[in-house]
Amino acid sequence: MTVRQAEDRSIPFLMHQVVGRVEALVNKWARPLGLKIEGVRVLFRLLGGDRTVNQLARLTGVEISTLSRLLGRMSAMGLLTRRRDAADARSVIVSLTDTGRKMALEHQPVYFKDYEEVLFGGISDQQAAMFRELLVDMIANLEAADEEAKPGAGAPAARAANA
Amino acid sequence: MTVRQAEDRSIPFLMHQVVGRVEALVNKWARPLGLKIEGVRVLFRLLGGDRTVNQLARLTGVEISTLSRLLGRMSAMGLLTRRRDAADARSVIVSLTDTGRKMALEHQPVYFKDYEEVLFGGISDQQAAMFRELLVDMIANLEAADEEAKPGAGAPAARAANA
DNA sequence: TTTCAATGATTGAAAATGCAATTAAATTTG
DNA sequence: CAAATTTAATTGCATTTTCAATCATTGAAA
Repeated sequence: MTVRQAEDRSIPFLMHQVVGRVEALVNKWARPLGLKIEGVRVLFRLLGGDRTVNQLARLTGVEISTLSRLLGRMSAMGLLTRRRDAADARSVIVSLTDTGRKMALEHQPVYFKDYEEVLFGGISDQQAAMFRELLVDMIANLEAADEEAKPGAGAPAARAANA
Repeated sequence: MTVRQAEDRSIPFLMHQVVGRVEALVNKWARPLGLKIEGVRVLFRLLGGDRTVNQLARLTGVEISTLSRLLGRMSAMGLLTRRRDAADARSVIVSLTDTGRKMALEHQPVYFKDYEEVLFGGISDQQAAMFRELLVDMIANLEAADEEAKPGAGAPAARAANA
């Protein structure tokens, strides 16, 4: 216990901490359901309607090949189904089964109550709103940076002739 | 391109987005160095002085067994060394080699310039400070929730009689 | 329309991860 | 001080993840 855990106050570090802790907590929470956080995200997301694999990947932030296998497992668990899109036979449409929908509906409120309330305890709506805005700004910044990176020079090697 | 990426405005989701994008960006950036984001964190962290494996785990948020193996790889790359602590022979002290220090010093400024400036573009110092405070509050909340969870009842099964 | 490129999803194989032992040393307790 | 407990780090193993093919389909170009 020599090193205090708050040695680094940088925002990226703190954000990483928050996200990591939320993940750990949700994983523990979701374990009895046979899911991890990504599975929970997929499950809840599908309550909003059917989605293609691609859409799910974007919406949940799960890498597409990882997602493909995750969907296979969740399908084997009877939580969802996959079928070819009639309109575009490259796409696969993912839907909740009755079992999956039931599980999602049953747990979603508990999930939100447990973790969003925990997270925002003692934080006013106004503060939360501002926080959210800043996050949106950051995402925009990152997106812009990513666009920029596409055409021209790449990564540190270009500057530092490598190590 | 049917689904807009901002379909979900919830703070956990947005935070996940930000962290995920930062990670992706840093991974791309660090690739020419033969590292991923965790390795970069370890490297920069060690600029602050030698650390035990345990301390590094806490400071970087990397799981300890994962970290142990990562240190093995970085050691093989010649970036750091491990030696038993004379004062407490259970601990292992991790130090940068000259090569590692050189790499860290060379890239740290670029790293911070590239990614922290990107992240906070258009965000005032005052806003950033408030943002940071909220993150600290959230971490405290999560920590408290984690403590609470230790003794008594566990997870959703306890509430929902399982799915 | 035949060819070429782009898109969506899956899969093979190598690498990485996380959990649960395991080993070893220090600390506490009887 | 011996036994039991705790702490630090590593490793074995099963599972996951990732990257790079691969396959099928669609859209664009010649």
